Amino acid sequence: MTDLPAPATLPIEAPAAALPRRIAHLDMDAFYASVELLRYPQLKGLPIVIGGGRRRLDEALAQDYADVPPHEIPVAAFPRLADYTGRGVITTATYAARAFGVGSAMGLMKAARLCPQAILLPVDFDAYRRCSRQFKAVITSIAPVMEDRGVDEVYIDFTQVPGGQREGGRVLARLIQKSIFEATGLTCSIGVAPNKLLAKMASEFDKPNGISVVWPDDLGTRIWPLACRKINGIGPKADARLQSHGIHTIGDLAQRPLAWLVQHFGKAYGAWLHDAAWGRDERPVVTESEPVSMSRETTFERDLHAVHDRAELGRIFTALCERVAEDLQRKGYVGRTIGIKLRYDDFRTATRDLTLSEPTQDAAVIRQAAGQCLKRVPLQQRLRLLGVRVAALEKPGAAPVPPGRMPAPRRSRGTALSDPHTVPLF
DNA sequence: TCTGGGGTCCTTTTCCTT
DNA sequence: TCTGAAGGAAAAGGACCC
Repeated sequence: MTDLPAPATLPIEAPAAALPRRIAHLDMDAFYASVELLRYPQLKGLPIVIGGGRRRLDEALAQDYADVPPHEIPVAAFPRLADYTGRGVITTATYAARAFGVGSAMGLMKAARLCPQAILLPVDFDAYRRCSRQFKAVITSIAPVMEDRGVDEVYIDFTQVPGGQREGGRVLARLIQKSIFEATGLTCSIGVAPNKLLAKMASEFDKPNGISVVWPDDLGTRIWPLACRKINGIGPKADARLQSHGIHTIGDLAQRPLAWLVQHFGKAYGAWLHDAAWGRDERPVVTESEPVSMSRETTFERDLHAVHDRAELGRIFTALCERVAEDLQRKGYVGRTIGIKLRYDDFRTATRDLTLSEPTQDAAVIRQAAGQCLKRVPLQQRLRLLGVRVAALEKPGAAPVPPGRMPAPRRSRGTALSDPHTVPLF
């Protein structure tokens, strides 16, 4: 507290006008594919699949055409899905590819049978991140209260932005859309509504390159007819449970009494479902947040066995620890909880973690703790994935999380080497 | 022929302390 | 020393999202 003299008079200032909340959700249209098409416009209209595992079919392309501008590389030179062998899934596919039944999350081998002629491009996250930074900079230069929701979408609080109330936000949305297109050549869809929940749904109403404005009065006509699955937060599991009770649309959901929802879905989730169905959502647009955890994981080219492939697994495990440590160091964090994740050949997953007395960003310390975790998990079955995670992050200089009590050094549960199901490893 | 990688948040279970 | 309850923290798993 500084000792400023009390002002002689209160500053004359109109009370903040009680403007209606206008929240926008902006979603870039087919982001990855659109970024690739900026680079390779000659591929426009062709079936393209982005994704893949570790086999880089584009390496030959990069070598043979190193001196050719990307937009002049002949279409025939691009790798085809038919040439791909190995693991991996599709991250995204263009509409021309989807016409063949190919879609996100599909295994590449299956996709290759459906559409062998599709062009396969590797995921170029650096390029998408660069574009992402670019369009977000455009947004914050116009409307500064922006919440990052991933590489291709954001929430924006229009409420206090000059012009943000005109036509319910449509005018400002149009300005942002136009500015992003001029700066990047990319299109986006925007929904503006009284809150994040409705804005998110609204941004899907008119894709691509559309704007939708939703008012509180639109609930019954534009929201209730939609499937429950359209609510951000109702996934496949919750949807199946709702369906089993005959609840298909958001309107069906809104008709169920709060008490009934709480009884069937629990106190927190039940109450949330009720609010969501009635379009209620008070969450603010959050402009800054700290990461909670960092992790690295990898799916092997073939399933590995803890004993037979011990050396290879050991190398991968160490490399993952090193990569997480690098991430922590680069971003300036230390973490106290070290965890592992593994996925068996039957796709079951197991996780173990361990909280240290001191936070770390050191690869060797992480490796040591992760090794302890690994001893607590059954390992006679083949593995397809291994991951390493560091959580309970803090900034090294910052005061440690207020310890109500020092974390008791805990004896590991599950019991290490004495467990008959556990084989010693690494 | 299967099914990526990086996250967040929530619930339940387990363990520890009082 | 045992027993049981209560509450907190850590661990484990799962749902969901991009």
